[in-house]
Amino acid sequence: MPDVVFDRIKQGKLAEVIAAQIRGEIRSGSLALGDRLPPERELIEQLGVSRATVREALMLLEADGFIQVRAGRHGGAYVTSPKLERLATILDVILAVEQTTTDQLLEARSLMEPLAVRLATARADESDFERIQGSIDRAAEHLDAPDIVAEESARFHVLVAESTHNGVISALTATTQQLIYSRAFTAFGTETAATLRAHQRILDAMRARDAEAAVRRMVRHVDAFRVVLDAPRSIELGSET
Amino acid sequence: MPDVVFDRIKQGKLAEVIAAQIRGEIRSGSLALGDRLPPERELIEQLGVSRATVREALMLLEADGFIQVRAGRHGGAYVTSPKLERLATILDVILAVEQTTTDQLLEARSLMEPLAVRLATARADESDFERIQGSIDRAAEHLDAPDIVAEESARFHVLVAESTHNGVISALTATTQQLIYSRAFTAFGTETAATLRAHQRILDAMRARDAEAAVRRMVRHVDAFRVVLDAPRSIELGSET
DNA sequence: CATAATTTGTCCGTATGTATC
DNA sequence: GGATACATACGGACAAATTAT
Repeated sequence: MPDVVFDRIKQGKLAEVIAAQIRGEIRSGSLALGDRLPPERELIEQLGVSRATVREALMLLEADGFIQVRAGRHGGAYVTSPKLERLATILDVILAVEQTTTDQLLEARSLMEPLAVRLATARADESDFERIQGSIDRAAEHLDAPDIVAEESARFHVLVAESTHNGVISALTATTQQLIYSRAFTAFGTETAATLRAHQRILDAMRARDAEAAVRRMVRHVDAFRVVLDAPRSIELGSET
Repeated sequence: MPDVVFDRIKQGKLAEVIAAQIRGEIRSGSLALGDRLPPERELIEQLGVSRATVREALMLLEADGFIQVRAGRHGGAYVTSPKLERLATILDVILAVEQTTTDQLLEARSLMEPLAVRLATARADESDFERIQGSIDRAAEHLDAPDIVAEESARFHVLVAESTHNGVISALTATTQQLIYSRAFTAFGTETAATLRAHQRILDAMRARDAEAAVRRMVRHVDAFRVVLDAPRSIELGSET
C-alpha cells in the first residue's frame, strides 16, 4: 500500500471548512468589524479552491450575518456585526419542530426576567435608565399605533436585560422576547395602557435601587401577560419562602 | 412565448430565494421529515437555474439543518430536523465580537441553572432521573478519560434542563453549556471527582423532590466552577431573604 | 451624464469522488 | 469488482451591479 497520506482527510465539505476558517478569524478578532475580505479571485489563489467553493463559503457566512457581500466597484465581502435575529430565526424553527408551545416561551421568560431585573437594578447606570425611559415615553406618545407600542414594549425587556451589562443574558433575553412577540403579536394590544404602567413602575423601582420591588413587579407583569394569552400562571417557581 | 412569468423579479440573491422557497415547503409540511428532494439536475430544470445556484441554496439549508445531503447511489438531499448546535456557533461569534467574557457566560449560567433545577425537581419523571444517573455513571466509569468526563459533565446540565420539559429552557441551557465547555475545556479536569460528587448530590435532591436543597447545591456547584476559573463569585443575586 | 473599471452574480461544461447495487 | 447514480469540485465565460472618473 501507499506510505502515509496524512493530509487528505476531508473533514466535511470544503466550503464549510473555509467558512469555519473565516468565521474563526472574525471570532478571534483578526478580522475586525468593517474590514473587507479579499475579492473572490484572490481568495481563490490564497485558499487554492475554485470560485464556486469560495462563493458557497461566503454565502454561508452572509446567511449568518457575519459578512455582507455587495457587488460593484468597491464591492466585496465586508465584516459586519452579526444580527441577533438570526438566533431567533433558528430557535424558532427548532422549537417548531419540537412542538414547543408559546406557553413554554412565556414560562422561560417568567423564569429569566425577574433575575435579569434584579441584576439590572444593581448594575444599571444613568444612561441605561434614560434609554428605558425613552422607550416607555415613545410608546406612550404613540398609543394609537399598536405596532409601535408593541415594538417598544418588547424593547423594554431587551433594554432591561442589556442593563445587566451581561452580553449573554441580553442576547438570550432578546431572542426569547423576539419569539414571544412574533407569536403573540395579535394577542397583544388589548392591555397597552396597563403594560406601559407596569413598565414604568418597574423602571421606578430600578431607579430607586429597590431590587425586591423591581422583581416583584416584574413577576406580576410577565404573569399578567400569560393570563392574557390564556396560559397557565406561573406556579411552583416562586423563590419566596 | 410565455404568458406571465411571475417569478423573475430578482429579490436578492437567487440562491437565497430558492432556499426560502424550499424552506417554506418544509415548514408547510409539503416536505416531511425524511423525504428526499429531487436530485440537483431535476431541481435545475424545475427551477430554471444553474447547478451552482442550486448547490448554494442546498448548502444554506444544510447549514441550518433543514436537509442533509449525502453522496452516492441513493444520495441526495433528505429533509431532517435542524440542529441545536447552530445556535451555539452563531452565539459564539456574536459574543466574541461584542467582547463578552467567559465570566459573563458563567454568570448567565449561575442565574439560569438554579431556576432550571427547581422546575426540574417538580417535573422530572423516572426516565429523566435514569438518564441523568446514566450520565453520571458513565463519567464515573471513565475517570481516566478527561474528555469523556467533561462531555458527560456538560451533558448533566443539559439533561437537568431537559427535565424541566420546557423546550426553550433546555435549548438555551444547552447552548450556554456548550459555549462554556468549549471555552473552559482546558481549565476543566482539575476537579473531576468533586464535580461528579456535586452532580450526584443534586440528582439525589431532585429524586427526593427537595427543590430547595437541589437549588442550594446547584448554586454552590456552579459558583465553585467560577472559582476554578478565577472568576468573581456570584453575589447580589441571592433571592433568599 | 456617460463611460470605464472593478467586483459580484449566474451559467455552462467537465472531471472526480463516493456510495450503492 | 464493475456499473450506476449521485454529489463535489474545478475552470472558463458572460451578465449585472456599483462607483469612480
